[in-house]
Amino acid sequence: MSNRSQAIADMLTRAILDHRLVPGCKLGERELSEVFDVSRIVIRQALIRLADDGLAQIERNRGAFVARPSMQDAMEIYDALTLVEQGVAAQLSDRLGPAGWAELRQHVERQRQAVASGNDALADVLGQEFHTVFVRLSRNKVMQEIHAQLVRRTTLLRSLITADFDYCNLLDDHARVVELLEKGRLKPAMELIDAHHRSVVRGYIMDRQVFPELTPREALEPYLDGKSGEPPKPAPRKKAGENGAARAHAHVHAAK
Amino acid sequence: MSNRSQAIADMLTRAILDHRLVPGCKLGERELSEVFDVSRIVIRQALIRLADDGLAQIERNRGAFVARPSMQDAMEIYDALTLVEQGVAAQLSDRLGPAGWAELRQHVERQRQAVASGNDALADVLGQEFHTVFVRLSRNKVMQEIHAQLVRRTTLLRSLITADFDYCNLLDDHARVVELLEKGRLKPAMELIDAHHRSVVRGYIMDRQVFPELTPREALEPYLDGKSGEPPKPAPRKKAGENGAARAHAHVHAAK
DNA sequence: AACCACAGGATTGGATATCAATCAATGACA
DNA sequence: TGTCATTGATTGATATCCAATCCTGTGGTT
Repeated sequence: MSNRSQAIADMLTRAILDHRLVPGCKLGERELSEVFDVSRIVIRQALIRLADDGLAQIERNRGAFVARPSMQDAMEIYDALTLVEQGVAAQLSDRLGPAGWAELRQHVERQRQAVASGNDALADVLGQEFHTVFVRLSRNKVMQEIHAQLVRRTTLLRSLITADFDYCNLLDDHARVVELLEKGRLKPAMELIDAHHRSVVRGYIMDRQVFPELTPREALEPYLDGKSGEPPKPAPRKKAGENGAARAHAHVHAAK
Repeated sequence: MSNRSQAIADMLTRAILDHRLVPGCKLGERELSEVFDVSRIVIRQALIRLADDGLAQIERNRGAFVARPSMQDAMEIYDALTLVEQGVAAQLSDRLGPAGWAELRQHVERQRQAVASGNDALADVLGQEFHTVFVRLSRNKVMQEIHAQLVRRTTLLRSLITADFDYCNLLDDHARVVELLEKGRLKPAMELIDAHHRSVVRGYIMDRQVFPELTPREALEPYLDGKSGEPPKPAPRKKAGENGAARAHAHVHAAK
């Protein structure tokens, strides 16, 4: 029985990042209070947290909605992400010890094995984690939190775009960034990070509703039951073929 | 009659940034609800916003307190600030147009005039603003918000340290950064930004309670009355002589 | 005297009921 | 058909109440 509003904010965040709650979706206080079986006040506090995180937008006397970032927002978010990761790269190239480089190489290797063995889901998760591990090695919790927030917002963006690849799946880029940085070749590494993100934004075509709209009741059902841990559901795509999460790098290399 | 909790969060933020509410100060719900004449729930929501912003810390069943960042936190915040401003500098050196450079030069000039005419208070404000203007020229609202939050946290830090200079008052550094960047000399500019911030952190000596502790009731009194605008009160310093806000740059140049 | 245990007070976290203000949709009317 | 007013729904906010938890102070024990 701890912070209910934080727990609910976390669940809503997960649902948004899983593309189960799509941008523009109304987050009614009464409905959510029934879904989570708490009072409206707790919901309000959770929604304030989401809004502070950029994942929801609260309009006075109209209510809260899942944020619907504009194309401009998308570019700004990726610009900021690039700036942060480039800065972290510069710091790491100075300060990172052998153990850190080993962890990065090991992470890339684990993802390579996952790809080789056809475990696309695991590869996807590892690909996302790479960026987090990268920033974590800076040993700066403030930067970690800023970066994590930017990553959440990029994940939200992917609810709005058709390109069915994830920026975090570019295994080759990851490997090369680590290689370049370890050799002290900072500038090419930073340029690669920039290209890495730019290639994603270039692929953006914002057409509304890539994912099907679920009511909050339907969308949140998998999260609340027991407590946590078992059914992390991905969302089914609406159009444009495959699963979307898996098989990513191929497209990107073509896009370059 | 708009968002009361946001308005209250803003007032609390101002009070903290003015060093009227010092780190560790208890922010009791009942007391604040009486001060602002609102219900406890509105106060809770405001405190959640402050906590999300890193200015307050909420401990379960104990209440909210003005955040008391550690030395480690201080270094991380300045590291992050350096990273952000260096990144923005790199972007500006590529993309900023003549009008932008003119605005920066003009801002430095205005501050120079303020210093020359002995208007230390204005010079201080302009010195703080420089960094904000700098980041605003990146035309990236996401970066602006991240930067603003980091600046707020550095301002909070200054409640805890004895060095009575403000990092934002280094007029010479500002002028030189603009000059170097405009000439395309990115690397020296970035190193200067780094030195700029490092010189501040080096001067940090964290001894508790640089500013006198006021009760929230006393601290907030100047903010709530009419509406806004007239009495932005600085806080009186506890020890170490002068006002603290004024006459800054002299010390810093000595410190280098 | 020092130390531990327990009880009481105070504060937070949360629920519920209620009211006012505002937005949106509906329907009446020209 | 177009415009305006009414109505319904939702949010913003309040007051009151209750449970859980923490802090403190008291008192007993060693």
